[in-house]
Amino acid sequence: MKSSETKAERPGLLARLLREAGYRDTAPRRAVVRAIEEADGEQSPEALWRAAQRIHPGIGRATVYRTLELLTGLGAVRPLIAAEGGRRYPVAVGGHHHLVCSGCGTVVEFDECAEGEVARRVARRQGFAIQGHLLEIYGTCGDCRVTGEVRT
Amino acid sequence: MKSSETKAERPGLLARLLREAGYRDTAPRRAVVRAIEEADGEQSPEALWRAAQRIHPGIGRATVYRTLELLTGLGAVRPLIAAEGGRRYPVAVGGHHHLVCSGCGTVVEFDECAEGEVARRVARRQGFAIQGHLLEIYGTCGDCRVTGEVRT
DNA sequence: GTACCATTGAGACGGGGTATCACTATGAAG
DNA sequence: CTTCATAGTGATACCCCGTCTCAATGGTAC
Repeated sequence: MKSSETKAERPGLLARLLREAGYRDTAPRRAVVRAIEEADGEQSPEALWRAAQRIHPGIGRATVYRTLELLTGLGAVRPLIAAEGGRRYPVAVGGHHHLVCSGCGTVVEFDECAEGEVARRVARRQGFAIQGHLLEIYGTCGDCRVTGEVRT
Repeated sequence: MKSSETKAERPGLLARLLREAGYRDTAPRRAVVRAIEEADGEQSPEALWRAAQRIHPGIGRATVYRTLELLTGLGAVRPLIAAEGGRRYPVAVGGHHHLVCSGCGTVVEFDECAEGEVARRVARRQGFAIQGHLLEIYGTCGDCRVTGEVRT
């Protein structure tokens, strides 16, 4: 599901990253990469696997994990721990901003960010080449505050 | 190891949080909380368990995980995925800033942060009560860039 | 002090993620 | 195009982190 516009836009941003890093351009990898790009958000490895299978039937779990690992190493993806279940979620990096409720786990994304300046300065000082960043603000949403208790 | 000043300063910031949330004040919990506060940084549950055992011998794994879960629910701690091994790390929240190398996993902490303003604005708009935030900047450190390849 | 029930410790359990290995297919060379 | 070395793949066995269960313990209210 989704518009067709979003699909064609990026023929392979992540794929290109892999190529440029010297990795082979294989169908399974492209499937994983497409699954990530089309989901354009946070997905469990499980969900990405299912999505990748739709694109490239027969792909194995291991390949999905391996590809995610490669992308993590390249800084293109960032695994996090999901609120519910505690499983991990890969997040495409490049500037992600989350407002996370400690109570119910709700995640609200937002765009505003003032870190560009600071990030660049800190990175330069340490000799880092920036690839992306993640800003998470933790708090309690209105509902959870009203409810009082935060329990499960 | 560590100065004595840091220790006495917070007789129980986290412990107080637990109490105020209505949880009982038990020795095992205090041990976990102390372990976290004294480590004052990122630790694997395993490491925290060992630290807690030194404080309260006989404490079980489950209790450590349970306490970490409670603290997570209260927003006092935030689990992340460690670079090496992929295990999870609890992070005391309240404003943490990391510069993470995608290549070797090195984590450099820094203080500068310009998010106070943005965070407050976004949070207010969404009706959130801020507890803390985490800013992670991903990139490649000098060494890893020189080495060229980022592989394992 | 007594009673109720949240909390604990020990151990069983489950499942996500990884390691292994034989097979396949990419990309380079000629 | 054909050949070749080897990166990459799929299937599966395997491991271990984190969770669940349950009887015993100990906090807190009265």
